Amino acid sequence: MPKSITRTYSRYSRDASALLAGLIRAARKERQLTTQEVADRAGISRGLLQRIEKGDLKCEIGAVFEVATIVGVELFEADERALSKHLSQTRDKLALLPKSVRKKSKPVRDDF
Amino acid sequence: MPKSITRTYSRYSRDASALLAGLIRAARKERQLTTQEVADRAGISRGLLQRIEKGDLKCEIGAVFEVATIVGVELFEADERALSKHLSQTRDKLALLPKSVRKKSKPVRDDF
DNA sequence: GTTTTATGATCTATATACAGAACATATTGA
DNA sequence: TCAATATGTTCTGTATATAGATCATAAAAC
Repeated sequence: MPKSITRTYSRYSRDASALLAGLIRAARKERQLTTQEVADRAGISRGLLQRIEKGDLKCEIGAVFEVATIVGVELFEADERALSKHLSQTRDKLALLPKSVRKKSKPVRDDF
Repeated sequence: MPKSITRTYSRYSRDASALLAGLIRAARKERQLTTQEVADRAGISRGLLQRIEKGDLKCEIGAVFEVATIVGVELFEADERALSKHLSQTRDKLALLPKSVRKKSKPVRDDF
């Protein structure tokens, strides 16, 4: 049972969210779409879209990404193929990393 | 009352989320941090961190951004100052756009 | 090999994000 | 100006995301 969840967010997270929100709002207006139209296309309520455009950090990341996609705000890479490539590269990299992070009991000096 | 919410997500959103998740997981391992350590620092449960590292689209965007920040995955821009600059530019741009999007009653041909 | 611990998965109770409606306000087109 | 409509805000009920605990498995240290 979560006992009164009051999360704190770093300035960086808040700025990043505010930026994404602003980009979404600007893109929507440039494309002449109303909040209702975008909400319908994303399958969300208009109220949620408004929260997204205000940079509310408590929204589902999936809803935010969908809206960004609909109004044409690029996440990460320029095009979809670049994203796909980056994705597989990350998977390859992960395969090389240890499966679990384990602390040495006797700390090893690795700072030189 | 939401009547059985089953959202659908575009491939682009799913890929973007999977990429971000992979970047987070790789960054955490590179920094030799356990899931518990990162969860504690982010003020979230270990279970939520696991969902974030799996690219679950139903997580709070704030929690995801916090974790990304903690493990050192950059959102958008390289450094914080660039993000801040971009943020104010977006605000300026928004100020120039119309406050509300209004459809013309008699459709105007603007396709040539 | 053994031991230790990180990770993965599942379950329950509860806090909360959500849809949908309603209403007020602001803004644009006429 | 006036009418139409987009946006902003608040409220309520409910679906669901979350914390926290527990257990199983896997992997690293020894």
